[in-house]
Amino acid sequence: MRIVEVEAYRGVLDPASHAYRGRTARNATMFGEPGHLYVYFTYGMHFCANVVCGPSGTAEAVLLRGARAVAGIEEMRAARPTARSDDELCAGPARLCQTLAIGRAHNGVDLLEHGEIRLVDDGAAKPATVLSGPRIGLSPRTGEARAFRWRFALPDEAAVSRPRPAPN
DNA sequence: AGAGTGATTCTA
DNA sequence: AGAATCACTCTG
Repeated sequence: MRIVEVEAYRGVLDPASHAYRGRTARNATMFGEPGHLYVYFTYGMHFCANVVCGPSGTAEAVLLRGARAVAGIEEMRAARPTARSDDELCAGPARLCQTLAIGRAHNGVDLLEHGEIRLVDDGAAKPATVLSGPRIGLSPRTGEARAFRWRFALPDEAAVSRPRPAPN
């Protein structure tokens, strides 16, 4: 997969972050080492996955919202048979987890180790432009956090969830 | 626009 | 304990 859309969550400083009210059993991996995967279950049926980013204790993370399928399409379609197109396979945080079969068992795994899921640099050139916009699904109680444009996506990628963020 | 679904967290 | 909330997706 090539990651094409993410959202940033700034730990205890960010009212929209799971970590805002401090460490709990659920968000414990956010407070741990960077490079690990934080997986949570929501709305009674969906998993979403984040890459922990900041130094241990800061609970900063990036939510994986969209990815382009570059290999293993057969397996992915089997994991998510309702997808109408390859672009739709991972266009959305819960779709991405379903397609990649990410679940509870993957919470806390080290993405820099040679495991089932790995995070690698594909060597692609830095994009000339990046789309940005407000994060999705924030409730009124997150207040001023909605003003920050911490949702980012690559232009010209179909596997970006809707609504697409705008160019800067 | 609304339903579905259940873990987690807040309030008392 | 009970209630509210929820970083979503699909259907109509």
